[in-house]
Amino acid sequence: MVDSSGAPVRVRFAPSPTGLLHIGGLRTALYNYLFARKHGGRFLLRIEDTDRERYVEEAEADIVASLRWAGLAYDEGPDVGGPDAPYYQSQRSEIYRHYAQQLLEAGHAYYAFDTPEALEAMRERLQQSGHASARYDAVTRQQMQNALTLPADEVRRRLEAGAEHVVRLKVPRGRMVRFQDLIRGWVAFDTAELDDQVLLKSDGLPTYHLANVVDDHLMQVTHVIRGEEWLPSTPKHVLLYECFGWTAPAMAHLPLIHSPSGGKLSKRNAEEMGIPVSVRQYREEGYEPEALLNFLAFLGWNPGTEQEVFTLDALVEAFSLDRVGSSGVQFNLDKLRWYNQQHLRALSPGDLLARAAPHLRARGFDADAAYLRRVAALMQDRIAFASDLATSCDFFFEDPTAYDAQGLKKRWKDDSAALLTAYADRLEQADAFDEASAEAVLRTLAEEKGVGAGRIIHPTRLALSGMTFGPGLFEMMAVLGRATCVRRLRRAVEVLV
RNA sequence: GCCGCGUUCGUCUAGGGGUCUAGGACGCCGGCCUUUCACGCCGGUAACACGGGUUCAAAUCCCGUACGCGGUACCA
Repeated sequence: MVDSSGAPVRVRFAPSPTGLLHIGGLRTALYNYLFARKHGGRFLLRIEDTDRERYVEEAEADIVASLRWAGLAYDEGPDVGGPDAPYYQSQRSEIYRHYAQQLLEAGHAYYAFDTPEALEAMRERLQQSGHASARYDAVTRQQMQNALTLPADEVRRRLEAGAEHVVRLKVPRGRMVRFQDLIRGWVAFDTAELDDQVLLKSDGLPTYHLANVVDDHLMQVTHVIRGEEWLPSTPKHVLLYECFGWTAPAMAHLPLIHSPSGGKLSKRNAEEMGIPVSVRQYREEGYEPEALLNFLAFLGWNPGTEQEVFTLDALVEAFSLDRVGSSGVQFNLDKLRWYNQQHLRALSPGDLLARAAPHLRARGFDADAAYLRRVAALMQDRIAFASDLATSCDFFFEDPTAYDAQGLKKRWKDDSAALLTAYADRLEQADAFDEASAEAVLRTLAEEKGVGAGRIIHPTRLALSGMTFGPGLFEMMAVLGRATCVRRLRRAVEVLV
C-alpha cells in the first residue's frame, strides 16, 4: 500500500526516554508495527529526547530491550541505523534550528523574550480579569516582549547581547484548521483556541511540535499513528506543515488505555489496581510477549471475526486501521491472563519448557530433558504462566514436606495407612511400572479389599504430591517413577499414621 | 472554565436504518465429563446513557443534555 501521494508506507514509534517503556507505549508501537508490516512498509524508532529536565539515562536501553523482547523489530532506529540517522532528536539540533530560521524568515515565527515570571504574570492577570483562557495568542502577544512588539533594532540588540529567547509560531487568527483523522474522521479546531506555540526553547532545543513535524517530514513518514492525547496538538502540526509548504502525513489517533479506576493508566492509577505499567514488569512477572501483544492488539481493535487468539504474524495479516475503535478502553488483567494461558497451550511441551527453564533454574529444580518434557506436557493445560511449572508442582522435583490439611481431612481415613502400605508393597513387587500397571494394581487392590478405588486414589495423591491438585494420578505416577512413588507412600504412612 | 474526542452486558467488543426477542470473548454462577485440579463441552447472568427529532421503521441518522476522557507548558 502507498499513501495518497504514492509513497511507500513509513511509520514511526517516537517515545520520549523519560522512564521505563509504558504498556500504552508498547501498544502504540504495536499498531505502528502491524500497520507497517501489513502494508510492506518500514517501521522506525526515533528517540524524542529534547527535554533535558525529564531525560532518564536508562530509559532508552529499556525501550530497545522491551521492543526486542516483545518481538517488534524496527527497520531503522538508534541502534540499527538507517538512511535518516541520527534517530536521536538530541543529535539533530542543527536541523531544527535551520528550519526554525526558515520559519522566522518567512514571517511564520518570531522571537520572544518574555521571562517565565512575565508569562506567569500575564496568565494570572488574564485569569483574574475573567478571561476564559490565558494563552499567548494574537491578542496577548501585543502586550509581551517579542519581535512583534519591539523595534527591529532592539530585537537585534538583544539577540546579539545573547538575551534568553524562544521562537514562537505566529498562529493566524480566526481560521479553522481541519484534518481527517483515519480513526475519527474530520476534526476541526479554531486557531483562536491555539496559542503561539514555542518552537525553539531558550536552551536552543526544539519542542516536540517542531522536532516532530520536521523529522516526520525529513524521514518521509506517511502515517502518524499515536495516542489520542496528541489530538489537540495536531492543528498546530498541520499549521506547521502548511508554513513549510509540506504535505502532512495521514493522522490516526488511538483511543487511550484507562485504569479500571478511571482516568489514564498512570503509574499511580494503575498500581493501585494492581496493574503493572511498564513493559519490563510484564516481562518480569512472566507474561508471554505474544500474549501481551495479542491482548494489547485487542485493546481498541478487533478483526471483525470471532477469532481472538493471534500470533504476531496473524495480527499483521488481520490488522487494519479502520477497525480501530475511537472510545477509550479499560485495561483488564483477567483477560490478559486468559491470553497468556491460550498462548502457553499453543506451545509444544519443549517450547513451554524453554520458557519455564529460567524459573526452574531459579528454584534449583533440575532433571533430565525427557523427564522435564513429560512434566511440561502434563502441566500445560493447568497453568497460566510458564513460571507455574516451577511454582505450582514442586512434587515433580522433591518429596512433599507437608500435606494439604483440607485434603487430609476429607480424604484420609482410618484405613488409609493400611491401604497405602499394601499398595506400596504391590507396586514394588509388580513386574512392570507404568501408567497402566499402576492403575491395574490399584484397582485390583481396591476390589480385593472391598473398597471403592477412590478410597486409595485420593490418599495416594496426597501422599505423592501433598496436594489435591494435579494431573491424572496414574500419569503422574508414571512420570515420578516406581522408587519415588513407593518412597512417598511409605513416608506418608509414617507421618500421617 | 474553554476546546476537542467519546458513550452497546462489570470489562473488551460485533453491529452502522428493517435479518436485534442485540451476537462473541473475559469474569461470575450452574451442570456435564472426571480419582483431584484444570482443560473441554452445555447452560445461565448481564448492555444499546438520557431527552427530543427524522423515518413506515433507529442500537444504527440529526440535535440537545448528562457523564467520561484528553488537551489547555520554554513536557512529551
